[in-house]
Amino acid sequence: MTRKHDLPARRRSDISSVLAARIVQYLAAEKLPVGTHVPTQNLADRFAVSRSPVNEALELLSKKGLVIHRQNKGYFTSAIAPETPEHVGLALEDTLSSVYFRIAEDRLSGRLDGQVSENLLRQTYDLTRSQLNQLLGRIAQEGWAERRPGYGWTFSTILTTPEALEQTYRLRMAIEPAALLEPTFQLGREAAAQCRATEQWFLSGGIETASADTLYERGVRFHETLAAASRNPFFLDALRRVNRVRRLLAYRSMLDRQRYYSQTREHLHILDLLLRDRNEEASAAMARHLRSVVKNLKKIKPLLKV
Amino acid sequence: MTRKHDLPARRRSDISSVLAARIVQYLAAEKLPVGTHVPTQNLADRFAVSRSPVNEALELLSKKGLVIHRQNKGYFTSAIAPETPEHVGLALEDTLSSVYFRIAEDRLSGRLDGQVSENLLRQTYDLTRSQLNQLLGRIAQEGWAERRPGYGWTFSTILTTPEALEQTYRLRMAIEPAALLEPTFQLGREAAAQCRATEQWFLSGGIETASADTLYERGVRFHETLAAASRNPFFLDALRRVNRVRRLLAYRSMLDRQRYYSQTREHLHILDLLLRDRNEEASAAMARHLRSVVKNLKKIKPLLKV
DNA sequence: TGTTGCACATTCAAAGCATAAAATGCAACA
DNA sequence: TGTTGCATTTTATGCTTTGAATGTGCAACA
Repeated sequence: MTRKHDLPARRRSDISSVLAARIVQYLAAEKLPVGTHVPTQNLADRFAVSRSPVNEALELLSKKGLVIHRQNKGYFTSAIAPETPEHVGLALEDTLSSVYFRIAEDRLSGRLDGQVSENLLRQTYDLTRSQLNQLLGRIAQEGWAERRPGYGWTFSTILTTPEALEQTYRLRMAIEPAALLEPTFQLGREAAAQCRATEQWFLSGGIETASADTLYERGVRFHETLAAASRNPFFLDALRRVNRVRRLLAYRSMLDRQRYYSQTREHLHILDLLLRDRNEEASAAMARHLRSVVKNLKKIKPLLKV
Repeated sequence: MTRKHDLPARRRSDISSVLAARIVQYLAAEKLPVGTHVPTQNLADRFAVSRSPVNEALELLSKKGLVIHRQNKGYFTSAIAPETPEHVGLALEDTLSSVYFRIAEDRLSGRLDGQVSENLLRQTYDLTRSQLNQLLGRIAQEGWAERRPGYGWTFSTILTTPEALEQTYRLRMAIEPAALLEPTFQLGREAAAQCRATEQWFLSGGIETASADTLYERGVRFHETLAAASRNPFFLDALRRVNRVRRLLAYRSMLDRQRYYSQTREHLHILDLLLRDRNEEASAAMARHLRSVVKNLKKIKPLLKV
């Protein structure tokens, strides 16, 4: 009798746990007084899901004491209000993403062959068929693997080419300054303020204490917020795409934290110019900013070697 | 007894028929003398498949008299050499692509709701599960639909927004002139020659006789060839992506054929400059070219209304 | 020596059932 | 009146079997 038959059917993707993490995030951001009623439908609307998973998520949170349940009255905020979901052991990331990064690492380190069959991948990473399809679809669209005409997949050389990281910046140098000059460009006050707050938090110590992931995310968010403000979805889209691939290439370049100080100051400068509607100057500053990042990358090139 | 049980299992995607079409293309391009031996392994290598589907494809072609089979000797070119696969009833496009375009049309015309379940799509377009997954994956990556957190999918407004077409051009105006200025830019002689030949064929009558699809393809190929010559895969990738969406938006704008004459002349001008290594000027010409295309689009705006 | 032709191995898609997760309707309650 | 709590319906995925399409090794042949 094979092992598979003894196991229960694998659980399908469950949004309630991710939802719980997002609810924690939401409660932390809103800073509601203790004992505030949190209506189920309200949350359901906010996260574009139905009440069922919201209920499950709230039940999970009530077990952890983050909300309090009263029969026939619903859920209420408690005195415990963690700053981040991670503090109470909740992950915002779904399981598939972690496999995605494992595949990327295995490929970068050469543990994974240039040509693989789907069965091999399913066994290696313990995936169901649709999970694998989702993953491969994503990877294929990001351009670092493609299905062969018959069976199997080939990984492209994008990830293993040394100049790939610089090439992502060169595309960004074409896109991002142009985005700021789009006629429809309009940066919302709120988004700008939030960007500025984040940058300032980083300047005042965050750079030293934050995790590499957080540092990367913050950079991405700044640049993608500006691209989104262009109100041209194709700009944002192109940037998002290149950033996802860059993430796979960039993690080794984050060892040197000094350069983040000048980066952050440049970000703030660009924000200032945009808020005063000096988009031409902001665009030029953005071009300079990206150029200087590339220049710094070249300096630390020895670090980038595997 | 339901209908389903009476039907045989649906055939899976079969590369041999598409392969046959590509072989016809290849034979037409090579212009081999009648009676030339066409080794199976040779074709298999060229198209990165095994000998099995190549054999099937050749058998198909031999039934149509395009190649001649001799026992224990293999296949040989015959006197019949059609110019295009379409002339002998072979399609280069797979079945899924046609469904893809049907979905896009149905969405554009409003026949398809903004929110749909997968079951509905499977029934409407008669798709298997993995076919639907493939399609939705593709559509999602192109950004005009996304899966809702729970069940179902929502179509984004990209396709139905009137300014979307212009926005695709605005991204191209950022990307394409920059691509010509990449330090690694190098346009192969052969690719350039082929581009030029195509453009000249269009000038000398092709514009009037070619199908709308062919006209669109030719434009895409010209621009993507130049982007590829930048040797920066991210430029090519970004352009390809925006072009795929543009195809869905553009077909109504192809009613007016007059403007293709100036477009073609501009293409040739850009090629000339690039061949003389005057990339700066070529880049400026490309920017002008794209600007003028947008301007012409605005002129024929009434045509674009649904 | 290189290619064909064929048999056999491998790989993956299709179909259908069972079932978990999410959406929804409705009575009970505050 | 609006919300909760629960039951029911809808939706999509996991698992398995089956078989077709593709890949590959080897003897026969030119």
